[in-house]
Amino acid sequence: MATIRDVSLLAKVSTATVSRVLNGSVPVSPERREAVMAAVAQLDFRPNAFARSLATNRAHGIGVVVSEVSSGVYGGILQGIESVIEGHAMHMLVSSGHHQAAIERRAYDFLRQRRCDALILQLDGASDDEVAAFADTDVPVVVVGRSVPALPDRCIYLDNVAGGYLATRHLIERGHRAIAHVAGLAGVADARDRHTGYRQALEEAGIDYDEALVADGDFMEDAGQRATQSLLDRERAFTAVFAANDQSAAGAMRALREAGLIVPDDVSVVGYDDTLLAHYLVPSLTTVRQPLQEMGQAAAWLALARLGLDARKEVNLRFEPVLVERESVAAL
Amino acid sequence: MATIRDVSLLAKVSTATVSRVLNGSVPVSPERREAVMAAVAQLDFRPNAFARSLATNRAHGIGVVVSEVSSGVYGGILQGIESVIEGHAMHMLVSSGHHQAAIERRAYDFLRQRRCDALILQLDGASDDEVAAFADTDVPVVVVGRSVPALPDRCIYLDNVAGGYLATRHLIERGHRAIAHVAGLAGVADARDRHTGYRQALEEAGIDYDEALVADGDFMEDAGQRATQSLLDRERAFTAVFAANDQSAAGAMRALREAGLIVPDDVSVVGYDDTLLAHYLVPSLTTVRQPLQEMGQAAAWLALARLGLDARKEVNLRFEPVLVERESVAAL
DNA sequence: TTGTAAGCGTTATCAA
DNA sequence: TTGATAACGCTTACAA
Repeated sequence: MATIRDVSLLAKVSTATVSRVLNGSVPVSPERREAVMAAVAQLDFRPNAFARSLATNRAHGIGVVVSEVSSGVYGGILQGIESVIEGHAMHMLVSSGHHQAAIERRAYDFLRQRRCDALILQLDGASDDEVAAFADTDVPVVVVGRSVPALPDRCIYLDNVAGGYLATRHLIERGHRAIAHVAGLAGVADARDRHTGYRQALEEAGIDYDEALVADGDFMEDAGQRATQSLLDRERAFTAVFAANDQSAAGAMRALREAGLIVPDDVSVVGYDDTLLAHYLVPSLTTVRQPLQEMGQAAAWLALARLGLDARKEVNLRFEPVLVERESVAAL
Repeated sequence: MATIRDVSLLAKVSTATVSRVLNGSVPVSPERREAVMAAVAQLDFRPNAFARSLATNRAHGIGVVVSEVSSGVYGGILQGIESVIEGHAMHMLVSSGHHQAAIERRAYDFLRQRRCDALILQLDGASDDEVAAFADTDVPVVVVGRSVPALPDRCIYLDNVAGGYLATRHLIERGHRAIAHVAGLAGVADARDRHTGYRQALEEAGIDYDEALVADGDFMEDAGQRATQSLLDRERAFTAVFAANDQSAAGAMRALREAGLIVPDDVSVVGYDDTLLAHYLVPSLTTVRQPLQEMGQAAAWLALARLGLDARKEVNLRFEPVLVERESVAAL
């Protein structure tokens, strides 16, 4: 592959001049510019990105760690990031964390060594302290999908407490008072926050919190089904279920159907995430939407801002969940 | 950030020796190795990937172009690729093609310039000739999700004709003879192939091909619904529909439901892709599965093989679709 | 406006 | 087994 030297020889100029016309940094006379362009075209010259990065100390790339590259939930974040950086001639180095701290660390180390200009991390295996440690370097780090107290100005997150509250209040407004909750994976912040929002809404409405109406899940459909099953087996009657995510909700609906109950006539169901499946379930699922693409974009903007590349005056850090009403909730 | 020079100074050895212990290429005396390791640890030294790549001409990265990073269909490919390259200390540079030739070209050029060790392309905007042109370079190129005749030994693809055949034959075996087809986007190879398979199965069963039973879609739900609507409006009765993908099938089911028809009692439906939604539709959708993760893995193996890195004796190029039976088909 | 030449941080060649 | 040192291909002072 042709080098800048080849181009300079062919165009009968110095390599410096070639570099100048390529980067448009310094004025170059029309004739030489012309000659350089011609040579570049003729040789199909493409500057070596490594040499360039070595000389400039700029990678033109941002590293991204996401829990699963192939997931309806996290894919939206990637898409958001990509949509903003592609306008800045940046690329994306992506790696999966698989929800495990050890793998997340590996991915992080890897990306660090690649000398990315910035890192965007969506981690849910690592502890807050670990995330804070990751962020404690010279390369700009942005955290997405989570709020780490030690990093107040570079976390892009959704208020999951508000989300849980929103879902529950929606049910309360429809007249429900005996509202069950299929919780997410114990120990995960998102699960905890949604549960907290659930309690807040109950409390606000003067409804006593009843542990017997809460069953543990793990964000997967099967656990959602089992949890709902166990809820049905208990003595407490309920007219609605708030599930920690859409998949759990799908499991809940399955359990209800198998118990001969009709959604929403007998029991209403609300999910969380607004993944594709919420739209396809029958009845379609009322759920809480996370604006993932927007969050990905915000993360990218924040990263670019820290690189002095995109001076967007104000980037939104905290995103609000939105209730998406479909067919799975009935008024009492 | 510390450089190899800093390490060599601290360890009182030459940079060459540092390089040697780091790469394990050449024997180094225990004492010096010890000293180097200590210095590396003390300085938290991480070799500069650019300098290394410049010197070795190896990027340790493979570029991937995929239609949409956030998609149930293509995400599986990314995951497959990642799962094999992460064992080779390689990373993934990903870019979306958005189904458009111009954007695909941009993504390709971008990745080329980044000097990736290899490229894996899943393109559906570019023509066969364009894809062949992309592959005509010194860097190894693997095409996934499509068979380009000019590149017989580096395309990882699914036999879509077989898939269309499989779906249709399944319906024929259940006693259906009046089988409608909601086609995919006109001009897209996948759509064409599935349609061909549909015709083959009919022919084999001695059923005349009837144009009035075929309606154009575009792989999206709405078009699937409209197509099925138009099918219902025609004079031809049918007892089954084979849709070019799951989303079209969802649209078809919607149209049928709105027409007061029960799936599968009145009309059976078969989809294609086995995306998450096939599982969640009610009734759940019988569909044709594409082993996307396996295809991604195969693509990565092929790329590594071309780099002399993973001498897997034989990589499977042609994948067979699998029929996944669920609840949307009834025997006549 | 242009060219010369010194980096950038590695690896690899060649002697020793 | 080790150390000098010349690449690798680009950018960027510094001079002209």
